[in-house]
Amino acid sequence: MALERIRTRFAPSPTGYMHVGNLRTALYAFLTARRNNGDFLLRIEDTDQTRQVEGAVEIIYNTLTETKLFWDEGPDIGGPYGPYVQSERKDIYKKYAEMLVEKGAAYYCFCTKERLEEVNRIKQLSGQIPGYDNHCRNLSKEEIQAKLDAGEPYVIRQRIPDEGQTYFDDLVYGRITVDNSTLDDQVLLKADGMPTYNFANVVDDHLMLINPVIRGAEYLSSAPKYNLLYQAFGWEIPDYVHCPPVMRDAQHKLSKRHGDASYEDLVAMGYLKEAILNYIALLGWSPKSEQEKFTLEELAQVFDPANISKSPAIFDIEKLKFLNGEYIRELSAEDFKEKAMPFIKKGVKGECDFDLLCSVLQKRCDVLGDLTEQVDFIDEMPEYEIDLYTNKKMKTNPENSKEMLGHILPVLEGIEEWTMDNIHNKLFELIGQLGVKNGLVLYPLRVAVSGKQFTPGGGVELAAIMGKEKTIARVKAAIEKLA
RNA sequence: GGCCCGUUGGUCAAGCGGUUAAGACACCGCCCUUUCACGGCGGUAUCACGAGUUCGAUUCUCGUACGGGUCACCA
Repeated sequence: MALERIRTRFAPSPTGYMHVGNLRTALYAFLTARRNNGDFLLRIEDTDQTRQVEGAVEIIYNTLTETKLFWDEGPDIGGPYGPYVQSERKDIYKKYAEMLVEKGAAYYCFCTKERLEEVNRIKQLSGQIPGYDNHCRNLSKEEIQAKLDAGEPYVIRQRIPDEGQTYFDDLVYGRITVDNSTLDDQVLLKADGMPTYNFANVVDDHLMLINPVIRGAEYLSSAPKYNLLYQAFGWEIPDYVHCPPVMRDAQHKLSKRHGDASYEDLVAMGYLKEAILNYIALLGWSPKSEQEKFTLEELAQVFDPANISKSPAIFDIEKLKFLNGEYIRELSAEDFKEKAMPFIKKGVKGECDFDLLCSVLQKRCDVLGDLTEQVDFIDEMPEYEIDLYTNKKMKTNPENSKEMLGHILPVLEGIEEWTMDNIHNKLFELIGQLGVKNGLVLYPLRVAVSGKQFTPGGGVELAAIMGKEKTIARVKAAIEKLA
């Protein structure tokens, strides 16, 4: 590996859904390539003709592009080792499968689906492990030719030695050894002429000069069979990096079926792409340092697949939230407004000082999607109970709140230029004149204009955001309500 | 069930024979403060279990338990 150029690939099958674990695998492959100034390729694994999903490839392109996981070779941009879509490489697989037959490492199998099912049914009934019974393994040349000539459908199976052991080395898991007797004569080429994943992968990774091979840990137990294939071809075996799954909880993988959020869902909820990527990078991998916030470039500097952990990691939305909040707070006011407005607009149809609103919101926002609820009092005054005016810490209650609002009203009415500074100064003048604590005046104002206990910003900010007319109307309404 | 893999606080995790077992999220408390938040400070909480090996095990070995993966003409 040391002498070769590092080339990694992301090879998703187009299922129409980019889940977080998938994205992470793509990220790790991308980072490994970048770290070593190598190449990162995209290959579409669409050999299952029965599971084609409309628009699925676009989702892959979009996700990778949005997250800046740019590929150096791929279906859309081509490259020296194309095509990069497996269904377009059908002839290649056939050629290599036949080569294996000639070498004696694979054989034609004419078993029908019905027979296979029957074999497994019987095996199961007698308590045996399911698997192919090697029925066609030793067909004579003549028998095979006759069936071929008769146009019988066939598959090509890998001939796996009955005895001995096979091992492979994984950068994460170390050396893994299995008995060949536990391995099945798996299908390499299907009856429709398409390769299985297990075969196409080996052929393509070799032809595309992929090393290391980075993929999910679900392939860990089939990796020995791949090595047998590489050996049969006389090809060099790549290094492997198997990534443990991303879990929803201790028992379940993240899955679409259980309604777990995909990358796109997270974006729609108001998580920033950079934060998502940063978070998933840390899910099952850790840097040697204590740094937690990373840009893609920084990750590309330090990423080492050897630091990927062996055990599954549970996806913790709370931590993502925290990280997302950190990224949000780092945004410039302009960027924040641009990203936040779609969510704010869902809650505020009317007018207000959006710049000011955004500035108070930015400090109080972990997920953009939460913004809608935070601003829901601006258009319409919500219903509220008057005991909301009772606040122990502020020393307020409905009685003194009514009194304070009585003082506040004329002050607000007297403000010519409705700016936050002016509102602030006039109100603090009033506080000085009355000789009371800030909260005694400001808390009632806040409740009066928002009807909520928790708001983005205090009374002064809210007044400034909503404008003079609306503020005064609400203060008047509050005084009446308290009467 | 066979085979493979895994197991440090609630979560992500550092650790790689001798440590007061890092750090982060969450949680709790205090400070700041016109609420909430932000920010600052502090706190609670972890080596699955049992045998070995060793002067000494979270670190090594073996069992047990628990969890995951895989046993398709799906990837």
